Order: sequence, then C-alpha cells, then structure tokens
Amino acid sequence: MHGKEITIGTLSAHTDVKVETIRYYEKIGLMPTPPRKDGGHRIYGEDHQARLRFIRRGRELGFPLDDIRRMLGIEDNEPNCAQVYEIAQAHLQDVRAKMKDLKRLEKKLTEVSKRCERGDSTDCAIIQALSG
Amino acid sequence: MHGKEITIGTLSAHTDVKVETIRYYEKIGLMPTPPRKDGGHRIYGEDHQARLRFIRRGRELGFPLDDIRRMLGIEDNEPNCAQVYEIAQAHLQDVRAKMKDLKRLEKKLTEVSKRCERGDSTDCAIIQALSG
DNA sequence: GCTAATACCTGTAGTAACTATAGGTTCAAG
DNA sequence: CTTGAACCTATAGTTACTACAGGTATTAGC
Repeated sequence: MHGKEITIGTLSAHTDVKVETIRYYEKIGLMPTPPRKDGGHRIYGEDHQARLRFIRRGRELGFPLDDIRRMLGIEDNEPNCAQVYEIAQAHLQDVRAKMKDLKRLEKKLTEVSKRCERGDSTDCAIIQALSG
Repeated sequence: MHGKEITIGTLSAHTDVKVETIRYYEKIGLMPTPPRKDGGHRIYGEDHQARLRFIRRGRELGFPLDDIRRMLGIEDNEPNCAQVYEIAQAHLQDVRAKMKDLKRLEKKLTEVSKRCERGDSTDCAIIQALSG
C-alpha cells in the first residue's frame, strides 16, 4: 500500500497548484514535510494530495491562509465543524464588507466618470473630484 | 508669500495621511522632496498639501499608487483629462470584476454555511466542500 | 551505457502599500 | 536649560505568492 508515490510536478498537475506554491506551503507549515528520494526530490502520497486540495479550495473561496491553517486543525488535531463554521461566518462578514466598499466605489467612479467631458483638464470632473 | 510653512506632523493632521506614509510617498517619488530646516525637518507648503490630498482621494477611490502616479502626470507634465479618464475607466472595470468575484464567493459561502449543521465534523458541509 | 533535456533542489529578492519598530536628533515650551 | 514631543533614518514585517539564479537528479532516447 504505497499506492501512488508522486513527484511535486505531478502533484502540482493533479491539484492545479504551482510547484513553487507547494514548496511555499511547506515552508510556512501548511503542508507537512514529505519524505525524499535519495537525490532529495520530494515524494508525495494520497494524504498530501487531499490536504493540498483542501487548501486550494479554501483559497478559491477567498479564505486567507491563516484561516485555512486553523480550519485544518494544524495547531489542534483535526478539522472541527464548529470552529470551521465560525471561521466561515467571519470570512463571510468580511466578504460582505468588501462588497459594500466596492459598491460604494463603483457608484462614485461611475458618477464622476459620467460628468467628465473629456475636454480641458481644468474642467475634468475626475481631476476635480481628486483635487477637492 | 511663504504663506503656510508646516511640518510633516501638521501636514499629516490636515490631510489625514500618516506621517510614515507621507515619508513613504516621498521615497517612492509620489511626493516631491521638500525643503528642510537646518535641523533636517521637512517643511511643506500649500502645493504639497494639494498633491497629498489628491493622492489620498485617489486611494479612497481605490486607485493603485501607480495609477495615481500617472494621473498626476509625474512622468509627463500635468494631469491630462483624457488620460485620467482612461485610467478611471480601467479601474472601474477592475472594481466591477472584483465585485463579481465577491458576489460569487458570497453566494457559495452562504450556501455552504446554510447546509452546515454544526454537528459532527464528518458531516460538516463546509469541510466537505473544501475536501471534495 | 551515455547524453541531453527536463524536472527538481535551495535560497533570495521582488510584488503592493503601507506599518512598525529601533535608535537617535531637534525643536518648543516652561 | 531641561524635558518631552516631534522629528530623523534605516530596516523588517505584513499577504500570498512569483521569479529568478545557480546548481543537481532523473529520465527518455539512442
């Protein structure tokens, strides 16, 4: 049962995470240090693949690495549903706050752009908005 | 007509930009190097204040410093309405793209969170979504 | 078996836009 | 004239990677 022993390049291809990023995750302790071949090349198995996929999914949902670290239960032991839920809720608040900010920006930018006549710089509504 | 000669702390208070940030803007060439007192303290005037306010407004609207640099016409000569309009339009596209991303995230996170029963970790919808 | 191409290795620096120290000097008020 | 606040420089830290540079290991083809 040494099912699939793969290299970092293969792991990268399977998970769609760049090789450098995988090494980076290892360095910051998100990925465990894998065994090595005689020559020093890293060898990965199924468990590594699962964990890396977890990380990638988390990133796709916008979780910061620190959240993911806690969700993986690295400090503790295992992923814990209640804690994961907490983290997800907090992240959701964050996402909603950012959306609100962007909505405000979008409105302001659209409005100011509309008033810009693209003529003389002294009349430019955008420049005026920034100079005010 | 050496109207108001102010220190960096006063400039900071007037513009709501932190002292360190002002020095940082100087280092990266966004703010001009101001004259100094004998002791080495920076002295600012009206023009500095106007420029710093321009930068801060730009940041509030989410423009990256590089955009602001170009809008200020630092490389060229003066702010140019047509160019500023271009930059603003591009930024608006960016903002809209980010909003779209966040909307997608928000939807997914909300949906997954709802399915989480906060019970056993093996049933946790969030963990499952990340492990899939 | 040999060679050449490819994949891997480490370590460092760069990205964006600041913020936060540390360790010192100057200024302004009392 | 002293003391405390404000100023000075230079460097490191933040987030999540990415991009080298310079070298070694593996593998595919012959």
